[in-house]
Amino acid sequence: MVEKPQIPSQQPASAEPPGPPRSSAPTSADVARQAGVSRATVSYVLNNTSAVRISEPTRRRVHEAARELGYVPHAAARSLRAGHTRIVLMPAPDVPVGTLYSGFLNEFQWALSRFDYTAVQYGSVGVGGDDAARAWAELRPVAVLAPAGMGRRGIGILQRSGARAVITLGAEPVEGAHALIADHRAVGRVAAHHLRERGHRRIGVLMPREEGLDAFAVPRLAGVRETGVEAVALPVAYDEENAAQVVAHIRELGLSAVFAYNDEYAMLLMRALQDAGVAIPDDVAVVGADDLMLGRLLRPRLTTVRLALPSGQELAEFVDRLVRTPPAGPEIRDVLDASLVRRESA
Amino acid sequence: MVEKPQIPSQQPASAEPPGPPRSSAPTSADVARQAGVSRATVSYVLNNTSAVRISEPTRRRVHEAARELGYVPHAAARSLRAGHTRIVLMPAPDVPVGTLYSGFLNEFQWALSRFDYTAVQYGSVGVGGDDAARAWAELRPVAVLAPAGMGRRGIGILQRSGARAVITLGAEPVEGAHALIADHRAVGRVAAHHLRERGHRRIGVLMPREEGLDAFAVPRLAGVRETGVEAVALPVAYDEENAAQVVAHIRELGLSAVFAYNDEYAMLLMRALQDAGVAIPDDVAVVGADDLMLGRLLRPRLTTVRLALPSGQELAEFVDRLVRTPPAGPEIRDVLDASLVRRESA
DNA sequence: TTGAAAGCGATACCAG
DNA sequence: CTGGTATCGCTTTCAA
Repeated sequence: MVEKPQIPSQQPASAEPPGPPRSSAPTSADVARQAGVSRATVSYVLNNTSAVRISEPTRRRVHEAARELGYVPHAAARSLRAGHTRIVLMPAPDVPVGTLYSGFLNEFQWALSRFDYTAVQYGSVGVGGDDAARAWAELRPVAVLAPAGMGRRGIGILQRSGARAVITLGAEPVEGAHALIADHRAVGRVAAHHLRERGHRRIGVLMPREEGLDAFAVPRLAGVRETGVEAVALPVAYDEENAAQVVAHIRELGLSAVFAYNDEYAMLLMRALQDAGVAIPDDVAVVGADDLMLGRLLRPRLTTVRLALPSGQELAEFVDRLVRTPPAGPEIRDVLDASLVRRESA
Repeated sequence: MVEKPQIPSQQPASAEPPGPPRSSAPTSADVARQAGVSRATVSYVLNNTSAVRISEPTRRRVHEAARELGYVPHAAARSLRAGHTRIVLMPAPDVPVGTLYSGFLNEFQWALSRFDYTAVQYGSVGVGGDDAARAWAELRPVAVLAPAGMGRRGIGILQRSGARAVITLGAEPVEGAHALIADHRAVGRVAAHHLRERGHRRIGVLMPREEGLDAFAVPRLAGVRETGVEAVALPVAYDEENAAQVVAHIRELGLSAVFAYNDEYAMLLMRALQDAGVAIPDDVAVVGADDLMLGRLLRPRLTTVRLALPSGQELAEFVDRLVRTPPAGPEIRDVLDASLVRRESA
């Protein structure tokens, strides 16, 4: 690289006029200069440090200068110095997600911000397992909601990187981490229990072929089986043609009831059943899940399983407690509440 | 600092035995010590610095040590030194979002990671305007997808904080920033244009009362009006009772067609119309939007407006170009493509 | 080929 | 009450 001959003595006297225009953001040093104080003082004033008393006029000058320059503290520098961040990392959902979960996420983020945490959703797409864990660990989050797929190794990486709370989110706990259990077997159990009471002993269970839905569909099927009813898995794609085939299959097998995975698949199935002249619920009973509005609009009205998550506020408190006073052992919490909404279709 | 008398030869043979247990994460210095090299060498090896050649045995020792210690670089330190980050910040959606947008987000994040950016969704809930902008700026993102609500001031803050590309996402451009225009008027226009062709001159437009949906509903209504058809705004809540009232209103007004905001509201409306004995499309025609699967399941099948966004890949390239070679002026891009899907309901 | 050391920006000691 | 200054972990000249 060519040495550019510098003429150092020719610096203009005024604060920041011509010359190379400010390319990057102003630092606390700039604010200090502008206010005529030291960097330390700037820090004290801007952080309201109570251990030290700064005179009112000085405070004003500092605030003034900060405002004028448009000073914004540098998060990286701050957390480097502090030795920790207030970042709570969570996976951005990688499958289309219902209003239940996305509503919950928003509420949770908002609640975290009340506790002065910075909620960051990190894309989990495209990197798997330990690599993802390492990428996440680089941000040195104080807490992590780890996706289901992250194994013990990944958990360990996160913990060793300084995360005070690593919380897995999935069907079952991972050793060494706290766990929020969303046990979808409960969904199948509730649906099947109802059908069983109504006299059905052998039922079909829709299994969406859609990518990423197995994670929920398989446990729901298992839940159905736990109740003792005989369950026939019926793979189905979300289109009418395939639904018609499934209906044919249902008739061949002589099934008297179907648990449809969720309300949308229930709607698909009901349409196909009705188009085939099958009466609901008399010939075939149908149960959905999620309690979407559309279930109330179907005819017959859809019997469904309503799911509920804890409030974002509750979970934010949970995270905060884990961070502030880490318990001796892992804490396990069941979070998915399933209850039957009985209408007309079953 | 007190000089600690080191007895270099007495290092225990095993990796990391007694002494004060590692409380926090290992640093590159730890790796260097373990490998018996300098921190600089560690950096060279781990970053594959091409400007400098390191012997193969040394490389191996460094990698080994890093693996053993579970070393993960500290993102904050790295970007502090580098003077910039690779963070692309975008707002986490604050309203329940359809599969269209959430699918797009995932694709986009994945595509960004192919370009070696770190996509971070930042919760936008609970902080407004300039405060949000400041909070975002603390992370020193290299690019920002700014939510619609962020004004010129916020944009400026972000830019001065060093963001190389600030891209607004909304109905109209904000001065000084690049813009991705999602002009929802086009949706209303497409729907109304079709209805107009079919002879309707005066139509109802459903306006969801749901929080946060105005942002889309209002422009869609405006789009309808642009086509010259007379539009009557019909506020509606998402429940059957209210829908029935809206139907009564529709009959009083003698409207022959309704643009239902989206497919879900269209379904609600159709149910209410049919319950009231109104024939679709003969008495009242209905057009939805979003082209959800459920539209195909309704009877009559729902005529709707399909929306399309550019691919995540495309947009990631756009962002990358803006970051690498910032153009002289702002770039404006229309991203929302609306087209009619003609079925039976209108 | 490797090491020593400067510095990125903010904070918290300890003197003055 | 305010100002120097060491420090966090990492990269990158510059010297050896």
